[in-house]
Amino acid sequence: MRKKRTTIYDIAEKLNLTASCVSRALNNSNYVSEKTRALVLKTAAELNYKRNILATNLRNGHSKTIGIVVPRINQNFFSNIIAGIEEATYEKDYNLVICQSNEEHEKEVKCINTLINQQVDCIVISISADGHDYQHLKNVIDHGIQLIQFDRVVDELETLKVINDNELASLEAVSHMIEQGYSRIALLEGPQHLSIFKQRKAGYLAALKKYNLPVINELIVKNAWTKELGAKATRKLLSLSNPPDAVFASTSDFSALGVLEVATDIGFKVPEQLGICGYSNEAFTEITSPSITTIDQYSFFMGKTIANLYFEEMNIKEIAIQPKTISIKPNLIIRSSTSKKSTETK
Amino acid sequence: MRKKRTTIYDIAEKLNLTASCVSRALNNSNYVSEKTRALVLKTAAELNYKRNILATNLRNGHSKTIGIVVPRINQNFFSNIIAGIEEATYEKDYNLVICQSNEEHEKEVKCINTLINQQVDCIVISISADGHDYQHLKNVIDHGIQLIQFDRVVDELETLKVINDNELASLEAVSHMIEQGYSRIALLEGPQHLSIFKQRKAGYLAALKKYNLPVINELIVKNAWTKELGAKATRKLLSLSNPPDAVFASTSDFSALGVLEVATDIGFKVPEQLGICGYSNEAFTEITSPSITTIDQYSFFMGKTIANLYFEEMNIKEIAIQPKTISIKPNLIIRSSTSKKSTETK
DNA sequence: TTAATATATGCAATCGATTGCTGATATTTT
DNA sequence: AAAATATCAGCAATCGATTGCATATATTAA
Repeated sequence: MRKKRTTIYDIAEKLNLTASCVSRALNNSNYVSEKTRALVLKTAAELNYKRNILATNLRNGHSKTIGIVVPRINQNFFSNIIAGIEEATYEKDYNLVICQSNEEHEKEVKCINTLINQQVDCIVISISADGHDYQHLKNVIDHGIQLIQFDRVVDELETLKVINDNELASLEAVSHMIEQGYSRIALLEGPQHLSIFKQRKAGYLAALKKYNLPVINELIVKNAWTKELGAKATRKLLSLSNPPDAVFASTSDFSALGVLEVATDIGFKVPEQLGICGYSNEAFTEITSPSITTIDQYSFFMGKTIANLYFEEMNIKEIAIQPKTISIKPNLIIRSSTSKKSTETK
Repeated sequence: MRKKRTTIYDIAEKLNLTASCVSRALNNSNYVSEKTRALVLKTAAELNYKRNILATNLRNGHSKTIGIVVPRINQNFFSNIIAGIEEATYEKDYNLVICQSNEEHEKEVKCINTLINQQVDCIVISISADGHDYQHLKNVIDHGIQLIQFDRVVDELETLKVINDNELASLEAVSHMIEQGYSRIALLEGPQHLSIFKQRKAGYLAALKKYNLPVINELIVKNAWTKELGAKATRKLLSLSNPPDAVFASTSDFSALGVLEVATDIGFKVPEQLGICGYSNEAFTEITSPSITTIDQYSFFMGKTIANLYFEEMNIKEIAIQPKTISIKPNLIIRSSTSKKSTETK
């Protein structure tokens, strides 16, 4: 079935040389005559030679490959991260092996093991939501593989990290809402064992404190991070005797969309009677009516940052790599769903 | 820096065995005693042994890896395809190496070469828009690597193909619009050297013919396949002395969105005065007001189909692989933007 | 007890590319 | 012309896992 591929031995034989010489010619070594090099290059092209990277990597002990583990490949944020990493690694002739954990801890462990088997040089991961034990990540480090965590990171593990400043972004978002005149702001919070959601909550609380607003427990809804859960939470919130006048959907834009749909359905005017702020700047937030205020995480840029961080650290061979965290400040995008003031003055 | 990884030789040494024996134990060969196997497995776990796939693959002559080349990783359709492939290949312990061509022919060629170097067993590709020469794809075949084209395929190349029945889907979409009472239907067409766009146009023409409607050339707009180009085309179309009463944005939902925004802006009521149908079922089409009628390509399912096609064909070792095309019928999703009749009866 | 079979292990080559070392020419210096 | 250096090619080991073949025990049959 499969045809035999040409190797350096084939080239060597044809030219009455040895494989070593061919290898040197192919690798721009100085220890070959220009004549031989030209001959080798010509013959290689003629025979349609393609270097077997498997052999090269086995010999060299690395794979020029970066493994990526994300909860879901087809989520905007993650596919942008991947695209960003790809752009940066492509230039350096690195390959990407991509796995998805489907938010399942067990699959995440399997992915990690596959990547270790593959001899990847670096593993980039955003952990799944249901994980609690991090032995598999320690294992990566034990195998001498560079580990870079991003977005959803395990704080306790001292690795390279690239994150968003979730607390600051949330503080800004909620401050903005308060300045727009909202005072009973509900929070849709995510699983608190993930630090990103903890930070977003902290930002929310900090904003309330900053403006001397009380924390109202019945306005804080746990684990509302899908459109459906966001909708469900909103139905409950809006039927309170003293309902909120705004919702900060810190979990995602999807939950914010759920809020918007239910609010519109029940007859709450957005932004006049209810302000809404999402998280992630999904494409659709610009299109809804009203458009949704949200927080852009610069995901593509974040991907490039991750890749570049790896290449930088790679060059520091002498000293053991120091844990290091790069924090990217997300950008609050103010749209109609929180623009109460501008509608008042109309 | 990098720690030495444990190999089968380390295990062998520790147990006073040879590597061959360890290898057999690890691979469930029958030619090892249960006692030794148990011992090997135990020791492997203790030493945190991870098999070096590079060596295995070099020896076995394949890599259990599938290479994917898509124009853009972070486009919904493609990231769903990838997710689908991933789900199917994960079960079979295959890895995915992913490249993006950025719609550039040159980068596509480079990606292909990288993948050939990597000794991938199969290359899955949806060609970039600006390609005209297909030598690099022939090269894949010459290297004995299975080639599977999907969605944007080169007809002339006899390979495995997984496509949508674009013509049928378009025929259905335009027929639906005609039945809703639209008669001057404009077409936003894509680059005609890509067969998918040719087919969509053919479906459009077939529908007009079926209902005895004339083909009006000024209503057919070339290369309008971004939101901006869709908007631009719409401005022109709606300023015609005899403007269209519907637009089939065969290029994408993004162009359909451009149409919707301009129409709303100018004051054309959708769907009463202007019907709109997009293509791809992007998430946002459900959210716009009015929601946009579109065509779902079952991208995730398509990804699974691609992977399964590979595994099926792989098992047929005796006979040379026959070119084969799997055509998936897309699904017309009727939403508000073309529901003229229902608004009339209101 | 001896012969015949089964079972388990070792040996050594292989996959393809790389590289330190040795050695043979070619070139330059004295 | 002899000695010193530079240039280029070959040899052989290496990376880690696999496997056909040979061989050494253990087990069973005669």
